[in-house]
Amino acid sequence: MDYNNLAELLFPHITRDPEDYEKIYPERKLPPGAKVTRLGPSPTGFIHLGNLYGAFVDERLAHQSDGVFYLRIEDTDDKRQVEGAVEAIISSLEFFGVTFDEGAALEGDKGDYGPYYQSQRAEIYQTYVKQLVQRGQAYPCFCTEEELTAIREEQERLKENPGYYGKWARHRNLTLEEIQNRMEQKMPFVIRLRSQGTHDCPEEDVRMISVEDGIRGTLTMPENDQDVVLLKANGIPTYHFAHVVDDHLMRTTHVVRGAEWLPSLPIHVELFRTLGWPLPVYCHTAQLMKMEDGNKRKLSKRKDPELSLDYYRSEGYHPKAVREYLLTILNSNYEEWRLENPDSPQEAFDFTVEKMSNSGTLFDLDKLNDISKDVLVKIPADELSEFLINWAKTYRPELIDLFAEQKEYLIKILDLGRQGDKPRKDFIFARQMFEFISYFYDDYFKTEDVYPENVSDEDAKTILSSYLESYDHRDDQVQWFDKIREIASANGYAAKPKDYKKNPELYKGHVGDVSTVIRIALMGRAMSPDIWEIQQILGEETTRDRIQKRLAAQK
RNA sequence: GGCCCCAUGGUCAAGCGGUCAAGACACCGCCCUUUCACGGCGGUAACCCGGGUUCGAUUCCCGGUGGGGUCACCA
Repeated sequence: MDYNNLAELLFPHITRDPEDYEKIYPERKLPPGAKVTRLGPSPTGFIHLGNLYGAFVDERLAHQSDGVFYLRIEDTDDKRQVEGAVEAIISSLEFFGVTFDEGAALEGDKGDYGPYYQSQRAEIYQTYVKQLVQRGQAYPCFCTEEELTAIREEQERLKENPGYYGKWARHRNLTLEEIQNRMEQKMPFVIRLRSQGTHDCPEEDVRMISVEDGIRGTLTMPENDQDVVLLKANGIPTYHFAHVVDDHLMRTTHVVRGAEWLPSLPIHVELFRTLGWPLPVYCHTAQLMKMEDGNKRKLSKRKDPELSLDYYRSEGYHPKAVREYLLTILNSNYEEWRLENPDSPQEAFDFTVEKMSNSGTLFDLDKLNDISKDVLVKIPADELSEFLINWAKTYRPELIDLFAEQKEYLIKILDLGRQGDKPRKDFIFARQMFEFISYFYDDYFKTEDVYPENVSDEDAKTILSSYLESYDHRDDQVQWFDKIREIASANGYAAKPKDYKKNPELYKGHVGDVSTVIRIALMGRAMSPDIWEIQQILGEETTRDRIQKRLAAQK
């Protein structure tokens, strides 16, 4: 059969040569060792932690090597388009500190290797498919969905491998006339690869391929034998073909993707070879897992909405904290490095694919929270206040006035107990932060705890009225506490906890119980930072007011 | 089911032929302390099983088992 005729029949509108594109997209001029990476999300608008995890790898590899990190939108599936998804992806990633040098962007594509939307690259793909047809390496297939299903069922019945290959590839050798006939009848068709892989042979004769994975080392697997679809009936390529053409033409050096792509690697290898192009370095990352019913499983977009990036945004996790956490699970030596370099920026860490884990990592919220505490404690209070206000803008608008109108007040609150060698690490994420400091705001002040058991209501009253009587807002911390001790002694509570521990029978309790009573009156809870410091922020009026109200409520 | 990947405490993980098998989170105890946190000290807890190779296997090989992934005109 004359493949040139076939190619013309199939693609009369394609006039360019592959060589033209090689010229349009020349090799990049970059310093030696520079890596070119990319993120290729499909625009469903849903990004989860796993995507961010992978994006970090891309970002680090590129930027650590003075390379290029670009964004390519893989919108080859028209059923998966979601309005505004690209904007959501970009802004979401930007929030977490992932920025692109090139590719799809809010203000339009940037860079010389575009277009960066696969849906706009149809001609490019078709040019290469046309070439493959000319060489007899691809062919049209008119099989309907029903026929394909029938083939699969037959294969299942015979316990043979499913798929379109070898003897099952029934349109592999149609004659030109047969093809012409079907085209005249307007039968829809796809273009398939004519795979050169071995099949229908004894197991030991199957040829193997081996690929050096950046993370996993040498991978060995049977070569591809499937006549995979290259171009769908609508003329748009499948992922496999788009990946190979784009990553070649965009001069990607490192393809970072999840391990779920491992099984299709042979397809990509065959495509690269057939097209005569060098393989990029594949880096197959471990999947982020989730524990369910005692078993790990891959994070799923549909089932795990709480792992969407939006979840962390709405809870108010700081982007730095999320990055820090991801970095610790991404590179096993990161935590150690962080211990030794507590104040270095994250970018100073030398990220390597070799140190990446290749088994599935369970997402650990406890760990994220712990890391978040360490990260937040290093952020100055004024910056933290900005963060909190920004968070409130989107997620708690009713709080904005509260925060923004008294910003100095907020900063003081956030700075409470955070100086010195052993700063408090109370803050984890914005929602929790507000919960923690809510008693500073009258509208959100509420009494949650009750007095200690060993303090009678009578004593509590006495303690509070004595406190109110002796209260002097100008007292320093020592003076203030001496007064508390006096109140304790006067009412039968040990002034020093140690005395109480030695002779518990001599006292009703100790000074800690007394201050707890005051805490509950002032803060509504038994746990809080230093009372004196809080009072200084609250101001004399509010302090007296709360004690008085508590006293009144008890009558 | 075929193919592929993975396998060290509850979790994340160092290890890369000889170690009392690091460390972090979580948990427990003690100390510090006016509460809580922070901090300090200490503790419980692991090499999936079976064969090899070797003087010696957590480490190398093979086979099981277990877990995960994937088998689309989705990515």
